[in-house]
Amino acid sequence: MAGSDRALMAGVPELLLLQLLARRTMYGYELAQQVRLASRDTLAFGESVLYPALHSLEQRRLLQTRERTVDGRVRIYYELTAKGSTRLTQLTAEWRRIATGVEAVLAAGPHG
Amino acid sequence: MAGSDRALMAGVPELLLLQLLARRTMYGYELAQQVRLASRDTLAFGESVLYPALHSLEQRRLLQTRERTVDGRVRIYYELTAKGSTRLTQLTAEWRRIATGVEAVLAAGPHG
DNA sequence: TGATATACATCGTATAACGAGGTATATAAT
DNA sequence: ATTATATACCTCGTTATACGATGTATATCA
Repeated sequence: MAGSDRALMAGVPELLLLQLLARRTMYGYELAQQVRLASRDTLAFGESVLYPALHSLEQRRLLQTRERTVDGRVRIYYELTAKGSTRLTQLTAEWRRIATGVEAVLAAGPHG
Repeated sequence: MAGSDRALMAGVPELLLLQLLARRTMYGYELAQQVRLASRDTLAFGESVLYPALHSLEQRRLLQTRERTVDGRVRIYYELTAKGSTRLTQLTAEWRRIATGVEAVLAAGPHG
């Protein structure tokens, strides 16, 4: 542990990417924008987080891709697989468990 | 990213340890119990998380220690420093920001 | 011509949770 | 006496992961 606030973001990209793709198929750049929008400008992650995360998700068969060229630009659309859907359910539950626990501890003390 | 649910726990030990020690001075073993209690058995972390986290926090001067022997057993009491208190405020705000953002995204989609 | 937006990508660094394993004392049960 | 459990500390190795910096290329607008 070394005190970068970054730590609390761990796992969040995976959760949000799966969640957004559960609504509809999107491509990388679009996902980056949707993270900002859906989180009301509270969260955002750069391309060095976004693309490795998407590649990892794809490699684990939680997402599958479909390439398309629009206006001379290549877009790689990501789609949630059945496995990805299962994972989303699991990860969401895990998030809720942790968030509940953390809130319980915070509420108990000062700074409540 | 490789799909262990563990990722979402990142940063949580630091936050909870600082939070618990803001209430009162405690030693390691006691802290482990208090994490379970204060989180209503929702969260727990083992000694391989607890002790390295405490050592890191101490090294960063967010905690300071005071050794005491009770009933033939050595206990190392951890106390929040001023710097630790500042850090707690900061980390708590960071947690709330992220939690708010994640909830906003989750609420927008299915699994709402 | 230059700036900005779109659209993809990787490398390196720093860091961090956790299982497994280790040492040692006090106390309660068999 | 012996065994088991609780208390109390610790570290090593594995695995993972967010992020800044950096790179490539096209479309559009000033």
